[in-house]
Amino acid sequence: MSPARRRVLSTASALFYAEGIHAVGIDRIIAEAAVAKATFYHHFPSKDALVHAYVEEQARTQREAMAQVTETAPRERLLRVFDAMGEIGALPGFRGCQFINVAAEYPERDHPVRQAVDAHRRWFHEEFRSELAAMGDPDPAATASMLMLVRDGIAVGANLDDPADVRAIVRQAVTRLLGPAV
Amino acid sequence: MSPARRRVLSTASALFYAEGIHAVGIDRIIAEAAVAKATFYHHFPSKDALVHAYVEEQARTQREAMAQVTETAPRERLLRVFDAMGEIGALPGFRGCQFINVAAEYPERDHPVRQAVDAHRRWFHEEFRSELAAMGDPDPAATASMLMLVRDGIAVGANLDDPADVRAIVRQAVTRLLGPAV
DNA sequence: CCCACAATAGACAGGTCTGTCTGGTATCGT
DNA sequence: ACGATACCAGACAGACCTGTCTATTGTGGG
Repeated sequence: MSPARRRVLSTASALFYAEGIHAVGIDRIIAEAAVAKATFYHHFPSKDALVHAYVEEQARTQREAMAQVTETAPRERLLRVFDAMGEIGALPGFRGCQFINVAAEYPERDHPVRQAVDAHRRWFHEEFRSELAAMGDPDPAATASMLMLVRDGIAVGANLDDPADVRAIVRQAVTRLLGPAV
Repeated sequence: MSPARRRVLSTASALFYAEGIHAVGIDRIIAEAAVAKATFYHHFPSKDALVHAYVEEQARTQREAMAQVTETAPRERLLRVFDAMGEIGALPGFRGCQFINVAAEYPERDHPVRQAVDAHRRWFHEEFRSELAAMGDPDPAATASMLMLVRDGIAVGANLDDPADVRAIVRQAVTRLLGPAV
């Protein structure tokens, strides 16, 4: 990827996450990325295309982060993943889940940006489901949906409420949902 | 409340919820509310003031809805509340939690709009906490925070995933968090 | 060497945004 | 009857938005 394109994408990602999509204009992005306007439109045909690239990049980043959790026992791996979420939510600059926030500004379900969000959420659910299946959960798809509730709750709560409080209860919530360790 | 003001507020509420705050301009609101611009600015000194009124009205509506759940046994009352959330999430036009969506477009924590969101969330948490205390929960504040996770998860999941799926698992998730009925 | 390409700066068009202002009409309480 | 208040229509200012365009400058591969 060309340096200019990378600069645009990383600048836009930071601004979109921190301030929202509609609140950040192209002029601001190209100024902070130190890129000419023509260069921007050379790499991204429209702002929507940039937003789409932003969402795809975030999805890739999260998949890589998930792959870093190398715990082999599925139950422990799930707990580690949720612990990590609690920690990330307590970091300065945390402003909730990128995908939830983007979806709040893209109401149309069939918009490409929303479809990228959907795909990421399906991946997340499947990640949970397969671990639960490996644990021998009697209904891994349903339990995975419950873990999705908690996942989204962490992202929202750590943003809008006290992140330390959220972090402190995550493990207990997940443990109660999964049932006692066998 | 004057008819013009009520018309503006209800029109704005529908548009803000369906399409987002930044995506809806004043001109559109006054056109659909059939109100003169001067009338609008007579009732609301700025768009932010209108957004604030929108959030306050949503908070009032939710408090009233909560008061309608008249179950006396606290555990049953909580389950009824969560059932209702699942049902609302499956209604056509559901687009997630108003407060979460608004917060996604208002990054500044000390903004009056965000403070209104915070106040509503504190009320929600307290509503859970007091029921849990009445149930004899050993740590009602912590369990209330877990229910908040589920509450937010329902709002997000019913919007971004399959609402029927979310609705089907809510009761089970809450039951697992609360523990078996005594 | 030279051509294709990536990059630069910045003007420009056409639209939308919030908010102000002018000017006129109607209703209502005193 | 009259003054205050609410409401209407719509022009206007000034800023910002996305996207296009011109014109020019490096730079690396064939």
